[in-house]
Amino acid sequence: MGGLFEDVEDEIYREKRVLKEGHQPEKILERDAEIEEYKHALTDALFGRSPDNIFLFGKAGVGKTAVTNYVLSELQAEAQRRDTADPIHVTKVNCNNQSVYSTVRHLVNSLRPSDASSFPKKGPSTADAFEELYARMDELGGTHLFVLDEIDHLSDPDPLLYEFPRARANGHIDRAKVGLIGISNNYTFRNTLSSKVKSTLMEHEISFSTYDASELQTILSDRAQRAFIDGIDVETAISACAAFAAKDDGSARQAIDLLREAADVAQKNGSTMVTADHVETVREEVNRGQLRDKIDDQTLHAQLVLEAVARQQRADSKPVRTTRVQDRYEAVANAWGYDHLTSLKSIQNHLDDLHMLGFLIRSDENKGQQGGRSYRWEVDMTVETLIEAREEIEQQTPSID
DNA sequence: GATCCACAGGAAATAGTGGCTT
DNA sequence: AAGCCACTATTTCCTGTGGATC
Repeated sequence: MGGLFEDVEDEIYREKRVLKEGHQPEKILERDAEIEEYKHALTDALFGRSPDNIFLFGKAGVGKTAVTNYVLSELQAEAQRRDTADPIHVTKVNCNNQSVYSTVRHLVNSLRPSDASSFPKKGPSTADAFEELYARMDELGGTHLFVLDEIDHLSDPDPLLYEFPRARANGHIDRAKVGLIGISNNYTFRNTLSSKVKSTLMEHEISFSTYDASELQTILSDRAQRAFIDGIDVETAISACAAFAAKDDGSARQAIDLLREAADVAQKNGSTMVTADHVETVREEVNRGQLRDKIDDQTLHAQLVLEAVARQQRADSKPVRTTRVQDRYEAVANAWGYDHLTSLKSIQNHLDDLHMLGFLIRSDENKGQQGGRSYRWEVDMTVETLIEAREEIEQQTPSID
């Protein structure tokens, strides 16, 4: 009598994890120019000078994080090799949904010895947190590189971005040196910063372009070589994934997701060949999943506003003005059984946010006395897919606690 | 050129949450 | 327990806009 899983073998994978989210490749392909620029910006750190601040822009899945990890670990390795150099401390924070205070707190905790208690979540003022951070930095000495990932999610980042580059000049720190590395996938974020911050902080702007099909092909081939056992034919699937992802959003993440899911389907069918057909069958599901995750990250009312735009746009088959969004939003909220927000301004706030995040396209309209000035909104994606994604989200979260 | 529409956009107030210090 | 403090989301209140119309 065999066990349930007895006949299951991993027929096609050698190392599936290289196709999974969060895998850090040991070599970075197709980003040579960016790496070179990065390296150049950081060389000061090796010679005990204050490093330049760096800002990285580029859409999700174009290698910002992977390149950062790679370059910084190389930098640290090199600093160790030359023991004349100051120690280099790298600290990473994800600013997603965080405030300046909690970001600073996170940095403080990272610099504290591991046995020390962590800095209070609430209570001290932001200035207290900064003070503590400066003390820690000085204590450790050397050069501190702070990586602020998703920095555009920070509400009111100006104080943070203004404080740091000046910490030394203002005498807050004495021994230590600081460099900031900001990462953002939001190009408009750049314009929301005050000009004084821009000039000091963006000493180096490295912009990551999206991958084209041939670049994606290179990356996928490399991953596939390690992910699959010999004798598995993935060539046609790779071309299909590369072509599709290049046309869609140029992200390596998407291309890799596609390949992985397609390979899973092939495996299930007992095939040793992953084909373009397999890619085709998973394409819609992968897309929908990615969109659903992005939407699910938004707050409830932001989601409802987005859904309202989509539904009204479907009904009118044209971009929707703000007040019509509001009406539809109230209906949508009621339909799902939620209380709705009452002010037009709230809707405007959410629409603005959604626009900044790339969910919505905005256009101006001004009909003078016959209608005044207003914005028109439309979703930057397929209306149907969006509505379906929203319905799925509602179904998987029947209650909110 | 003044006026007017229908909002946009910014500042500040308010409400609610949660946690610290004393 | 009282008094702070910070954060978020929302609302209130205000001034500003740009083009069509008078």
